[in-house]
Amino acid sequence: MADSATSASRPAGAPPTIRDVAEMAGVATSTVSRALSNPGRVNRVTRERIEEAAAALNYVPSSQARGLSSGRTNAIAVLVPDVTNPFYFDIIRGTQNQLKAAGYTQLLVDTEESAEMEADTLRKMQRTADGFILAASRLTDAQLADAASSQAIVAINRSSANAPAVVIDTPGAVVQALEHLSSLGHSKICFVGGPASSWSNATRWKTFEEASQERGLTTFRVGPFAPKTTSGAAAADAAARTGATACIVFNDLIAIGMLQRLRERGIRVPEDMSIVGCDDIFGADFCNPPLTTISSPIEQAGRVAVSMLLAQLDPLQAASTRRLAVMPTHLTVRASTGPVA
Amino acid sequence: MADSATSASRPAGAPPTIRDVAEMAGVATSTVSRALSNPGRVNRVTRERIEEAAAALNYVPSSQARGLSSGRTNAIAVLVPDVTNPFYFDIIRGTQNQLKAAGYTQLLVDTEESAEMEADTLRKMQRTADGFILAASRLTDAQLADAASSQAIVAINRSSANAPAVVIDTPGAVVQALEHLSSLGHSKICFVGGPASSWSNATRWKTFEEASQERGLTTFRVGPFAPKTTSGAAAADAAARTGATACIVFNDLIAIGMLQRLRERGIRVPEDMSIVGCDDIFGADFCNPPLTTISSPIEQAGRVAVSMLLAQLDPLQAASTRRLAVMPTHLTVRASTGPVA
DNA sequence: CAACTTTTGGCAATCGCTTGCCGCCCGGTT
DNA sequence: AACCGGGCGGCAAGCGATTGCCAAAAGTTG
Repeated sequence: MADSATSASRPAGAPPTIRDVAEMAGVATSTVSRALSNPGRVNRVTRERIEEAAAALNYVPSSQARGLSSGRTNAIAVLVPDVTNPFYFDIIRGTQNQLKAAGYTQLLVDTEESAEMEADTLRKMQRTADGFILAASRLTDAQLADAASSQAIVAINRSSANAPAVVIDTPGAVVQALEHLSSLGHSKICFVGGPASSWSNATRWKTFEEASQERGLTTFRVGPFAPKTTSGAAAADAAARTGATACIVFNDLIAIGMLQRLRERGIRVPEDMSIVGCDDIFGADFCNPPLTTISSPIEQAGRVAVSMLLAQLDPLQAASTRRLAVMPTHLTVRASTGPVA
Repeated sequence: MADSATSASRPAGAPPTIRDVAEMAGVATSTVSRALSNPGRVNRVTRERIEEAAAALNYVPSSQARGLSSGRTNAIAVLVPDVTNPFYFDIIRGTQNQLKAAGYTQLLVDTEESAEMEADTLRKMQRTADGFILAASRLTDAQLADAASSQAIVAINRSSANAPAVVIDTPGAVVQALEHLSSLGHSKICFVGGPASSWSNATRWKTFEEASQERGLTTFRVGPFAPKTTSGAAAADAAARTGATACIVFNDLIAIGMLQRLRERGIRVPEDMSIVGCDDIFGADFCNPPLTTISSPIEQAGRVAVSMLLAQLDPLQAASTRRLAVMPTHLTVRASTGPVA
């Protein structure tokens, strides 16, 4: 009863390796490897034997080792400027879902709104991740081009000829918002700006300005403000003194902050001032008053970004890959906008 | 001018390896390895030469390869039941910060409130991560013990003798909340329960019940409800028909949902019904009315969890490591609670 | 100055897996 | 009967680091 002693090698504590499986199944490690990751390459009965052995040993291949020899890591890094911001939460949720479905691991990195940190992460993780999703990248066009040339990248809300991107068509809805306000009788409208380095901010402003002009509206602009509710106070004060009767705000975070400040100051929303946010983040529907805002399929954007990235990684599809996906948006009217007094 | 041709080997596109650095610095790869990760072991001038070469080549060690030979991955997996939930957002933020500071990568996994998925992830990633942070683990005591015995683990809000944990002392503040309500004249109080499998839910209810009894209050209990705002409607309806004049709600998400529903039904908060939430998540301060809630240092809990985990990983400290950290909480009174009518 | 210690750097084995290449076995052709 | 090609497995060479062990060099000591 002692002649199956061959496998006495594995030190009890350590997880089983491919060799243990091979030994148990009576084949070479290469066969195990193939059976597990390239099933067609191996005879069915052999494969089944191997699968049984693997199951019996509770074998889990080491992603490290696999990565070392294959060159792939099966991990995607998602870089966001600020994990704190609900907008990115939704993106993270989207990428997380899709990545998991595809068997990838998500590496989450907070770049703290810093282009430098972003570039640095991109460099440091070049070997750690198979690809990168850059949410609201702060990189310059040149940096982006540079990065995209050496690794798989998809940007979200940062369009550039140099890298595949998915952009949320907030500008499209800015026009809608403007019309909404205009139809309520507003003619003096203020744009409350977000971070200066933000591409979205720039495009939103641009659209806002052009569309306003076409419609003969008077525009003001205040900012930039950091995308946090706490910036709302300053933003509200600045907007109020422009004399505008309505604001389109860079994002819901700032807008929600403004709502509070305006209430404190006795400026009624929407009677004295209408407010339109952007993004429709968590909270926009239950703040006081509920916020009229530009609803964005943020989570979906995250998912699409993952799909594009994965396609880019797949040699079969790499060529035919879309370079740009535009996500539709729409205006959601709630209680923070109303007719001009 | 042609005798430094030795290094012609590296195929332009590929990132430099330790060998390229060694070659350029004129030393063996082992020396490079040591210079970079164990500076004291190498002569200063040699080290500097190596550092220069590394910088010149823009060398980044492959974490894969490093992991393979050293056994460490420098990554920590953070498992949360639901990335969507703002509560976990704060945890993620906390862990993210602290991990980055310590030079670790964060692997974020959404276990979808499933114990099975959690156990599975733990198994699959045993080699991928050096340790795990389990936020609000759904695992049974046995599973948890099992997992903790074979890998480094810290649980958040899931205490058990079997694994190190950081728990947020919400129960402590539940008593405070009860006193607050009692002092406002409430005597019929309803506990709105969260997920049945949640340890926090169990402890909150237990404390609630005991403390109520001591104070001679009449208690009701409704639930379980999923921790989402959308559960609020059902929760509100259920709570309303108990006849209670105040609720302590499992978490802010449900509480915020209730707020909306109660308003729709014309039940005024706090005049007809007082509401106390738990967690003080993003949004609790700007919902309508602003929510009285039990404020928790969530982000800090995440940070502490990381510290404990890292200490556990460090052979020097492993022994002296704390097994339990309790984070203090306090009641934040806003506008959703008031005197009984 | 011999005998010892330290320092410092190199050699080579490993880590666990993938993959190119080779060879064996078999049934089918000519 | 000799030949062929496909299917299936094994061999062994890496992938890019780390690390135990060893030896040369440098520094100490009595």
